[in-house]
Amino acid sequence: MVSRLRYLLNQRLTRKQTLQIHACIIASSATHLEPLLVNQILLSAGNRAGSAIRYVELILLHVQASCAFSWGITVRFLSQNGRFGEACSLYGRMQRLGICSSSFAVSSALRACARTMDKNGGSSIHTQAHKLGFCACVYVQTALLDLYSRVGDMETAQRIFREMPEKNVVSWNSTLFGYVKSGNIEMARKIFDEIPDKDAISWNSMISGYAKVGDMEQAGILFKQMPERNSSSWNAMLSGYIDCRNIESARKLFDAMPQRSNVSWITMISGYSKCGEVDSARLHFDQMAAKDVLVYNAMIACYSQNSRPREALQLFNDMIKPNIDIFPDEMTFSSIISACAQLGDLQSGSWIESCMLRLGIRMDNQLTTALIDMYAKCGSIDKACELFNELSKKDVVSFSAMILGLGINGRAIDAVRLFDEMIEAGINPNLHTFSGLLTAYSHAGLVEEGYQCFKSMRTYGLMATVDHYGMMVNLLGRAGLIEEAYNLIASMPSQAHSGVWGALLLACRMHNNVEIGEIAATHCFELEPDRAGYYSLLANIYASAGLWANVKKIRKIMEDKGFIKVPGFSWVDS
DNA sequence: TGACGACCTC
Repeated sequence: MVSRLRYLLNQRLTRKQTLQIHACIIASSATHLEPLLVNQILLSAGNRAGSAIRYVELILLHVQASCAFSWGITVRFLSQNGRFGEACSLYGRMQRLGICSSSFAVSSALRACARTMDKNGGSSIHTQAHKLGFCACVYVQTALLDLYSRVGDMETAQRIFREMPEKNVVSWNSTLFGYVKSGNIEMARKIFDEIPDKDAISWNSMISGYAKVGDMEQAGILFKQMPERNSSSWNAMLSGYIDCRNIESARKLFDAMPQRSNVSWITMISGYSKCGEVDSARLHFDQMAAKDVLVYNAMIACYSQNSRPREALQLFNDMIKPNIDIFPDEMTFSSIISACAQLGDLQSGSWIESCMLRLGIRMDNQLTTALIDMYAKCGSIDKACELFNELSKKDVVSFSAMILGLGINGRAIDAVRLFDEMIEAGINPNLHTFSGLLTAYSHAGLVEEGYQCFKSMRTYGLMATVDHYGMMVNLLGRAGLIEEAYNLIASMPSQAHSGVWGALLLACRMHNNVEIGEIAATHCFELEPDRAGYYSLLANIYASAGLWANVKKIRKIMEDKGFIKVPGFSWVDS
């Protein structure tokens, strides 16, 4: 088994081979891996990144048997490959076992804390590094600077920067990035102007800083000024346009780019996704020659976010075909689980779960949150609750998912209780949280409570969206408060969409209100002329009021539009 | 080894 492992480690790995390594390591766990081999595995994994990441977790099980060196490089390896949470917890385990640290391990662990925004974890490593005398190492200093910059503690970052005996362009850039990230564009510019020898990263950071605050003009000026543009510079401009929802300018820039990296393509795909232009996104996707896992993830997310779950699943199927050598990762599964939730079908959900198991995907809190949503929408609310209680850290997303889940399963009281718990825990609600709450009130028919909840959104600094208004119209309308619902639409700060008017029309049908029903129907016809359902609803309203002449009129329109088959022309008849 | 830029869940 061990020799087979050695052989595989010297190959350029395909997905199949990586799975074989997986199997080998599992099989070897019974016999125990020797420390030297562990080191060899780690180093070869580090050189290969990508697919090799899959078996690192299994190596961690064996790393106890090896030396301080293997611990250090494993922390570094995880940190370099975006497995920040695991890097932090491994470093913690190292500490508890009393294994000797190194500047390698310290700077890697700090980097991991910076990326996960774990300020407390980072500070305690800082204290420890100080005691061990690692703070004289320039890499550790830069990692500390990066940590405090990222978590927004610019005061400490500045102090570390000032105390650095030798400042290089990396330390300047880290400071610059800190100000950019915290949105302090004036200070960022000040630092930028002071950098003695700016490199491409300095320019790019400043450009994306302007782009992030929506100042594309300044971004453009710097972009033109900079001596040597690389593909990141173009991408910074590109995502700036996307963030301002200026897809036209993004498109022009994309077409003018001298070279397009995968980042450029992904930025365009997700840009189209945000604007709901799914087909344009797919067109770009199809044009790409070398697609990696991130490109697939972007396209799958696009389908999932734009309510096209079947196509998301289809693309996932294409992705895992044996002739395509790509590994789905945690992000792929987040989107795919969301697609299954939209389908409301547990069967595809459990198929996905078995895929995850087979591929060795580790359950993290985000994936668990996606699963909570899926189980709740498929009606398995107890399973959803179970997963929610197991979360190691609950955030606004998981709370919102659970609140919505309880709401759609008719447990309004529990939903409200959970909301209170969330506020108690100091977590700020967002627009999704209120969608969940309003859904809960709506399902329970709690009109007054729902209305109070809707009004309370302002207290949290939130502006109700059209969808929230739609939910309120639904709630009021079902309770027969048609006039109130209509007045609410009239008071909306933005234009109502067909969902809002449709909800009102449906309420008018339930409560046979001809007058407002006609108004609602007129808006629905205008907004969605080709949807037959609205015409039927109005016809039914007329019918229930005995206005047969009007019923006839609507039926005539429906015939003219081809919604109703005229006898003699029917396919079935012929 | 370190600094910029892309993909995830409600």
